[in-house]
Amino acid sequence: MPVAKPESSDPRVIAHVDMDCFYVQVEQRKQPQLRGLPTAVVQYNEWKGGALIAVSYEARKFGVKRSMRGAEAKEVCPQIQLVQVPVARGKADLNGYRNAGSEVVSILSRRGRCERASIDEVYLDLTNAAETMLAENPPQNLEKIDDEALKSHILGLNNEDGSDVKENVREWINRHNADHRDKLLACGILIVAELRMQVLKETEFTCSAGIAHNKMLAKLASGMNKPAQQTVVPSSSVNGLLNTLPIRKMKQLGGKLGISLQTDMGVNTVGDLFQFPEEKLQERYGINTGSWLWNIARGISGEAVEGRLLPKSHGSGKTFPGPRALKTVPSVQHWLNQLCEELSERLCSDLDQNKRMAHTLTLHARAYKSSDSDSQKKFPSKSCPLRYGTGKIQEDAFNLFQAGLREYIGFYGVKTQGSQYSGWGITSLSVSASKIVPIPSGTCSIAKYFHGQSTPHFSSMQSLDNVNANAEATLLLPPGSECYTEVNSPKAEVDFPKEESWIEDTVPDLDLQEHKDLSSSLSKTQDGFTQDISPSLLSGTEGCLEQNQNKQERYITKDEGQFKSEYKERKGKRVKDKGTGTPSILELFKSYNPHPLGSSLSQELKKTAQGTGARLIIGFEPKGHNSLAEQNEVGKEEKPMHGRRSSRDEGDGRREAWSYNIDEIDPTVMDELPQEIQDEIKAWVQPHKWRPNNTARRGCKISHYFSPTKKS
DNA sequence: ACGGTTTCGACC
DNA sequence: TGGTCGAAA
Repeated sequence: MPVAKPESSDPRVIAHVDMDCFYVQVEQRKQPQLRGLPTAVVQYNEWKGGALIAVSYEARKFGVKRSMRGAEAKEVCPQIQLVQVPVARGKADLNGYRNAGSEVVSILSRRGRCERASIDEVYLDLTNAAETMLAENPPQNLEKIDDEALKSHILGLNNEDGSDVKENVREWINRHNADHRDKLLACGILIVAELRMQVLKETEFTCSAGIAHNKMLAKLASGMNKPAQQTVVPSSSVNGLLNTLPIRKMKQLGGKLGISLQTDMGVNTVGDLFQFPEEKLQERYGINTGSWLWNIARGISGEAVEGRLLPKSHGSGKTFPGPRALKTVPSVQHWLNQLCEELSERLCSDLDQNKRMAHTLTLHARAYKSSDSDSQKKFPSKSCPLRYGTGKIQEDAFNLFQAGLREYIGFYGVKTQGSQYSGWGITSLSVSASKIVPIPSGTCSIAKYFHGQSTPHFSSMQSLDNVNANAEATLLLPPGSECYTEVNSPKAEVDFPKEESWIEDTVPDLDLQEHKDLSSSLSKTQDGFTQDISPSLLSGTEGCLEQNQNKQERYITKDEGQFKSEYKERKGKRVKDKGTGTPSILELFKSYNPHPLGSSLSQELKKTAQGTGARLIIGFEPKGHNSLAEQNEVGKEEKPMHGRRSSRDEGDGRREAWSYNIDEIDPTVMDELPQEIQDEIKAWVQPHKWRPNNTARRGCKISHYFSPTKKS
């Protein structure tokens, strides 16, 4: 709910910039022959020509509207050009638009604090720039004002018929007797006009903008004159603007609150709202919302422009409307894999480009249950710590789904056999990654990995001082871990029918694949346990783009003793690059591997990590890793696995992890650590200087919780 | 069958 | 305080 924020008395200059039919513009830039033609971007062409998600202004003249179907658009505008949203992995791929949005943001952020409000909208706080301009080069002295600025719409500026509009604007901007607020806005006009011209020049995109003293008014204004125009809201025109404005047009009042205002309070315009005493509004809507309403009725909004150029989360989702609902676990897993693949890719880009890592994975779904009293029950969202690596994300997301499904279907519907109707359907699925924090680069950086930015499961890793220098590298497994192999893995409590129609059409050789995966997983599993996993771990041959580890190979755990002895066998083996890729500590970070669904590991960590040194703790998947390239070569992609793996292990999050002496880390990997971390490590190993293959580093171990990954 | 995202406040 | 949910854009 909206919360009242007192607006400081110091006037701000806020702009809201809104790209004009952005997706259309992106497509028109790709295909310039579409420029000037009635065009719409459409997604999913199969049903009635797909849904329009962006409509060019040329097409709007024909009455084409967003959320028409492509077919309807053709009816009212037969010559309309329908461009499909790119599709990847069977779903809409918005990356092109995201990236185009980034181009714009990078330009718009030049003159002041910039908040990326959506894929095609930003807020700018231009107060400082405006104040500076006012002090150094006030518009009053300008004899030449850019035409783009002169085309501004200034609310309340009465353009008597016959008067030269641009000349009026020039006068308004140049006014000597204007108050400070208007002078600031005049500077805002010039700055925004220039920014918009830069956007056009550098990206070929047009945008519209609103310029006002707060975000609310700026947003309101940006939509008033489109496309490719800007609108200014001087303080003196606020009341006139708001008085007759339908209440639902206000940001935050487009939904239930706005409806309630209308139906419960008889408020249809902001002017109506203005009449209400603050107390009355608070009575009805609570202190905060009441005050907020009272304020916005007066054009008062203290919301700050957050300096945020990057999204706070990433998500990938898809709907499966009506008859396309997913009715089997394997089909859900198939789509989950697609979504996770996209998510993982975006997380990797974010890591590469922005040096940030997400720490929480969340699964959302919508479902219906046909025959049940509480068929309106919502499918529960579930989240867990996010581990980097496509395969891991897929695995964890699937576990989250299964956990959610069991909760959703409840005690009944436990078991269905064969291809009979399972009684439920998934109508939308999405995975998202949140809690994105920068990977630290300051001093004490490693400690920060544990304390500052890591998710709570790290909280038990109090400090590196507690790590036992003398302890054998210790396998960190919860005591109760069992050894699951594919053949003896416990059946899920909910046994789902074998997939019928849909999945077999889509994934023809699923069964074959399944058996293949099974056999290979067994041998790989063996490999994973008996061969040096560390080389592949540390060699950097795996990366976050790599993925699709077979599901069967996950959650295969061994008991602690087994692990320890196997580790000892391996101990002393040189950690070595396999030669298939460049060692990269960054790749390790990318696969940073927090505990997935529980905290037993971190507790274990606490127990075993006592002493002075640090150690590198590596969670891994005991299996071979096929690089993406390899997989592509084989022409194989991940296949759903028919829900045959254990679901028992969900939730307790057992997982393999290794603690390494620093000696066992491929020293070349060190080179790629951030300098600060290198320095830290060097400090630890004092008095010995860091050198490759240094063996005299007793008691000095890096501590972190990595996982194996592959490098693309 | 208004799609895919993203953010934010409420609530527990 | 964090997870989950719903509203809103």
